[in-house]
Amino acid sequence: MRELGSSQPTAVELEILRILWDLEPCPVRDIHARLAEAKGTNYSTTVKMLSVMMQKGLVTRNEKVTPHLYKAVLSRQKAAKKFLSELIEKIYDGSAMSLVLQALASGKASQSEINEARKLLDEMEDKP
Amino acid sequence: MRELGSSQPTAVELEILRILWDLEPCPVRDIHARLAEAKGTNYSTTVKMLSVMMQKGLVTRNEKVTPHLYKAVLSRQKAAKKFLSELIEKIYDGSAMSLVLQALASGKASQSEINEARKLLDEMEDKP
DNA sequence: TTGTGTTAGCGAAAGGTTTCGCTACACTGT
DNA sequence: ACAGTGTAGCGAAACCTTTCGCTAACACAA
Repeated sequence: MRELGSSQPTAVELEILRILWDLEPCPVRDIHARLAEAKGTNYSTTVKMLSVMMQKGLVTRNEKVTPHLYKAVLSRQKAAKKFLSELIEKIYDGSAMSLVLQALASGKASQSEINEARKLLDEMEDKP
Repeated sequence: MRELGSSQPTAVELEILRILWDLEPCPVRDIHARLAEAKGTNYSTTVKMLSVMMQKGLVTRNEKVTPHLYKAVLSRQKAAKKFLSELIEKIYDGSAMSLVLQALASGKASQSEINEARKLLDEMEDKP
């Protein structure tokens, strides 16, 4: 068994998480609708995936109602933060800033976003 | 077959890429030394992994010399950029800046890095 | 009750990744 | 030439992920 919590979600798992972040709490059918649209997979597949993800601790569900309602355990924010620090660790060897610089350089940012980033930089200078 | 170029490298593949980014161009033995240290795997495994990665176009090698010398096809920079945009696409729904802000907020940056980020922001304003 | 549809679950097939044993080949020193 | 050593490759085992067929349980209308 893979070590719990230390593993990125697989491709399909991530796809399901993304759907949940949009719709949760929601029943299998809704998740399936989106998944089938994108990949044409069977309803059983979605159910199974969710049960696997439950076992891995990626999702929970409310069993008091039918149909059961699923939720992602990690919020989009928290998951993003986790992936990000993994990315930083694995690719950038722990330097968060080099990632930031690259993201800034490659991305197109609006004026308000640029201002927001400046404000953040100022704050960082104030309390190091 | 998986669609070429559209897939993240798997766990071991990434581990090998990281080693290559440090040592390339280098022979199997060197890669294996590091891999074995971390995971205790067999020499054959390393060779096989490299051959799989060749087939996927993740690495190349110079066959004119023995032992063959391996190199990653994508530089660390380019790979990082690719992963990053995948991350942005998949988790942040395409907003690079929200990732940047999060990375800034959670990471500790040195003064020189902060300055560098400011400079970059200025440049972005100049040519939007 | 009987039939119809929706929900949940199991087990196994299909497909991908990771591991290694065994084989072969090239080169070096004797 | 021959043993010994380092290098490369193949095919299959072991393992994980993804898919689905089949079955059961349940609710509700005819």
